[in-house]
Amino acid sequence: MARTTARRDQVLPALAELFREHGYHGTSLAHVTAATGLGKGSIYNFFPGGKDEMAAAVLSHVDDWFERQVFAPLAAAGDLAAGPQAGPAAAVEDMFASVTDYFRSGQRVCLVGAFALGDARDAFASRIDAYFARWIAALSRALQAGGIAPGMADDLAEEAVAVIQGAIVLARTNRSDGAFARVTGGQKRRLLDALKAAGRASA
Amino acid sequence: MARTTARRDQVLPALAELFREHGYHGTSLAHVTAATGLGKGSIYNFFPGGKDEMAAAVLSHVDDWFERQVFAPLAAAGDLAAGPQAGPAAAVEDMFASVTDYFRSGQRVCLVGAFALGDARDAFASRIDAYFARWIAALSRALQAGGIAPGMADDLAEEAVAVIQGAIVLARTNRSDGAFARVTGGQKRRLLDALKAAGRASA
DNA sequence: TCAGATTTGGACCGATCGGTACAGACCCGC
DNA sequence: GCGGGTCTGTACCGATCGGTCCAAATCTGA
Repeated sequence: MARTTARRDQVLPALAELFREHGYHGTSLAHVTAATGLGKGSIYNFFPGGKDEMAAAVLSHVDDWFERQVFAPLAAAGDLAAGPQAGPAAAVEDMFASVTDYFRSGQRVCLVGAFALGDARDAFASRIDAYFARWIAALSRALQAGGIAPGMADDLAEEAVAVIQGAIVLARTNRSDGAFARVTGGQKRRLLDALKAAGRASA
Repeated sequence: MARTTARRDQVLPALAELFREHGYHGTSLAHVTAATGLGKGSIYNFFPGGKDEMAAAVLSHVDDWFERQVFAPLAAAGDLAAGPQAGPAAAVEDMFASVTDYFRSGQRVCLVGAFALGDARDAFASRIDAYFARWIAALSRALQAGGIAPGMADDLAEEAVAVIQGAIVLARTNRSDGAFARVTGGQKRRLLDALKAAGRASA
C-alpha cells in the first residue's frame, strides 16, 4: 500500500468524529489539525480536494464498515444458495447488535443521516442515497428469505432503518435514559415476530 | 404589542427555514439578510444576543407551534375530565396529520431534531429535551386515556416520536418516494390498533 | 409639526475561514 | 551516499465571519 493512502486511512476515524460532532460547516481545518496532528500541508497532501474530499472519504469509510458488518451479512442471509451462513433471524439480531455497538446506543451520531438533514446533502446525495438503499434492500432480502412477502419485507426494512435513525435522535436528549435500547429493541422484536410468523426463521 | 416584538416575530419563520437548510454553523448573517431583508443593524436590534438568540427564538417559535397544534390537543385528549374534546384515536390521527403537514411529508427538517444531532445541542439542551419530553408525555397520556397501560403507552409514544424523526431522515434521500407516509402511516396504524385492542378508542 | 423613540444601513473591527504555494525535512530504495 | 519521491510547516491570500458602533432615516404620539 502506498504511504499516502495508509496515512490517509489512519486519519479517517478522527475525521469522522469531527464531522459527527460539528457537522460539515462547523468542522474547520483547525479542528482537523487538533484531532489528527496533521498540519495544513499534510492535510492537503492527503486530501487535495480539501474539505469536500475529506467528507467524501469519511462517508466512504463509514459505508465500507456498514457494508462489511451490516449489509453484506444481511444480504448473505438472504441468499439461500450461498452456502452456510446465519439464518434471517440471527442476521437481524446481529444487525441490531452491530448498530447498537457502532452508534454507542445512540450517543454517536449516524453521520450519513446527519448529512442527509443538512445542506451537505446535495453534495453527497448519491452516497447518502446508496447507503440507505443498500441497507433497506439487504434487510428486506433477509426478511424475504425468512418467508416474509416482498412488499411487507420492504416496509418492515424501511421502518426498521427509520426507527434506528429516530432512536439516535431521541438518544441525544437528556430524557433519553435507555431510549435507544427500548426503541430498537421493540423494533427487533417486531422483525423477529414477523419472521417467526412466516415460519422460516431458522437460525 | 411593541413594534420590536412584532417585527421580530415576523422574521422567525424565515429564520427557521435558514437554520433548517444550513444548520446552526452554516447559517450566516448574510443568509439572514438575504432571507429577511434585514440589515445588520436591524438584526442586532431585534436579537441583541446575536446568533444564539436567533436560534433560541426560533426554537421557541417551533415549540409554540407544536404546543398548540400537537402537544396540547394530545394532552387534552388524555384529560377526560376536561370536557368535550377529541378522543384518543382522533387525537392520534390529528397528530399524524399535523406533523405530516408541518414536516411536508419529510421534506422539511425537524429543526429540534437536527439541532439534537449537532454541537448546537449543548447550547439548547433544555429546549430540545423539553420538546421531546413534552411530546412523548402528551402522546402517552392520550394513549393511556384510551385504555393502554402506562408502561406500554410510554413505549408506544417514544417509538412513535422516534419513527417520525427517522422518517424525516429517510425522506431526505432520493430513494424515498412516499417513505415518510409509509413509515408514519404504519406507526399510526399500530397506535390505533393498540387503542382498539384496549377498547376505549372513542372518537 | 416636532421631539423623542425606534429602526436602519453600513463602515469598521479582529478573528477565522479554506485554500495555495513552496522550501525544507524526511523517507526509501539503489 | 544520493536522488527522487513524499511529507510537512507555515507564510500568505482573498473572502467571510459574527459582532460593535453610530449617524441618519423613519416612526409615532401629542
